[in-house]
Amino acid sequence: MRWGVEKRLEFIEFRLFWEGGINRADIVDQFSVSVPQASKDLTLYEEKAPGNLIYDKSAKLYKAADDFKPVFMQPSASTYLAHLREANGGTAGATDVWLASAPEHDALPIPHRRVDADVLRDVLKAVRDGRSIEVFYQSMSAKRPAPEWRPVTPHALGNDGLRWHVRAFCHVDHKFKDFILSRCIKTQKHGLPGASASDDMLWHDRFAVALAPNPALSESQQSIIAQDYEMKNGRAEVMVRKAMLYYFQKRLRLDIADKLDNPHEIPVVVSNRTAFDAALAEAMA
Amino acid sequence: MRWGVEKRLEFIEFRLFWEGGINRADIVDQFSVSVPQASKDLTLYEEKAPGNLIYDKSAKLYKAADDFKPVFMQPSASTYLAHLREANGGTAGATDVWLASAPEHDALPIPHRRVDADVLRDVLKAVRDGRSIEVFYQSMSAKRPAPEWRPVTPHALGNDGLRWHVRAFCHVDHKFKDFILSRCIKTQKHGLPGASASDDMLWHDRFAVALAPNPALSESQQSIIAQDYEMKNGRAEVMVRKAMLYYFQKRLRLDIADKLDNPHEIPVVVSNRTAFDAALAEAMA
DNA sequence: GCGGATGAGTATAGTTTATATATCCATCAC
DNA sequence: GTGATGGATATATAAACTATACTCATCCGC
Repeated sequence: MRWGVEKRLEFIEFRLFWEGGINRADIVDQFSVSVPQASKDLTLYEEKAPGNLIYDKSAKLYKAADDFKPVFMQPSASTYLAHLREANGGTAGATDVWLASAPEHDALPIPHRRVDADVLRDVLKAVRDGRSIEVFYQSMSAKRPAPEWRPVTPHALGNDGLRWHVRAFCHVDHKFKDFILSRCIKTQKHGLPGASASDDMLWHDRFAVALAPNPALSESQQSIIAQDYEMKNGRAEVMVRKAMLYYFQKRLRLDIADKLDNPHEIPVVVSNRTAFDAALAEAMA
Repeated sequence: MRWGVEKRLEFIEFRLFWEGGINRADIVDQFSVSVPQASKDLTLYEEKAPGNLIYDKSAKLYKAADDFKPVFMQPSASTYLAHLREANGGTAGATDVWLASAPEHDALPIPHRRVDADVLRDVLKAVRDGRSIEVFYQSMSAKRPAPEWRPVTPHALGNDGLRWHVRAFCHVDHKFKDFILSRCIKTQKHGLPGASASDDMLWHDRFAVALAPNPALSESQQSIIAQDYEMKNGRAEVMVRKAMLYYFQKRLRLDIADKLDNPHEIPVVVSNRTAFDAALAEAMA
């Protein structure tokens, strides 16, 4: 079967599962095929997935059968939710939006500056070629109040939950650091690398954060959390790059959860705090 | 031009722009077309976007010309970064991954429970039909240590930056609340709605959060932040649903930024604090 | 109850797209 | 040089798709 046909059958199935129904016009709109072709696709779908499709003459809609069994996709909530974000204008164009009757929805607005496409493209090129690049970077440190040209050797991209940064060797400070992509204003000339990616130990080394149910919760709540996170003996381990530990703590509010938040908002706390703080101190040095 | 052809040309352009090059095998692998067809696609691309394509016989690779001008897509950093997340296994299957030579990359691991596809599907159906549904919900409040069946009338989905919840009228507490999707264990029978979506004032009403540069930053840094956020008179406004205000404060650490964080990590602070706290108190009541 | 609108199914003829197979060409590694 | 790799092209054939036309069933408004 050709790629386009397969995609259309997948689309039919997606709509049947998540939105409960589909009709010819949906296929015509999504893929710009002719009306007869959309009919054929539906017939073909019925052939490949017998019994999934029921035409409701009154609603003028194909509906999913009660014993609907997907064959062209694995239904996954996170896939649907990704489409929902897309529909909301989240990532704008990465995927075709497959939703028609999406529910009202909204995501937390995260105010930030856009990443410049040409800057990102140039940084990626430097990573691929293993070369250095100069970025005009707006640091937020008190020492550097104005943007400055900085030669760096980038080797990876990281996402801290709110924004993307590039992990790079800084030729000025002579160490590996994170540079927020949106603060890279422009780039210029590539050059020789300042260090090898394999030397960035804080990026490659991971620390095993031990998470335990928040002790401020009731016993029964704690045992539920333990189940949720598939804990063994009341502990779950999450491997986090040492270079990401700081963000991990901040984003999940692990640093202040016990002091400032209501226990029911913070299901888990760090249970190997001493080792965690030591690893964090190492990463921040 | 047919949809499939258009997609392939878009793919060619995507690879040219973001990865600097493409060859026939890439097209064959991505779309399962024959080798001659991939050749034709490249010829067609050259026809539609003259001058963009340069064949490097030595590298055996089509490369983007220096004066490359995209015609089948708008290059956007967030689109590329969304593909990168996808490649990382983030949303698993929402999009086809279009990256071949992706840089090393990683996102902050967010430990959480999966959302059950059948639960989400059932909730969506209730939203579409404007009916109520019973969810077996694990609350984290001290009053409800064990999961309980709760009739709710859901009307929207929200994302707080870490997870998705469903906004619904709770038939037990007789008010609109957020229910974390991953804590909905199972669902049963639909019924009559308990309230209309339009009655959820905290969802529909938005509060204008006024953001100002963090005063702890130097003057020059503050003026850069003001530019970044396109502030007028040193203020930017972000409209946030009242139902989302609490998450907004927590995720962006606006509640404790001035006390606990280094100023350079928090570029902006809330400048209409009194009104903000009042709106938050209203939302939490 | 009777048009009219809407959405679906199907048939025909013709076009476009793609495949399979084969041949040729240029570059590079050894 | 020789073989391997990746690309271009030609031919015949098959599949996919379009345009157009006609038919059927259901619902809505009057």
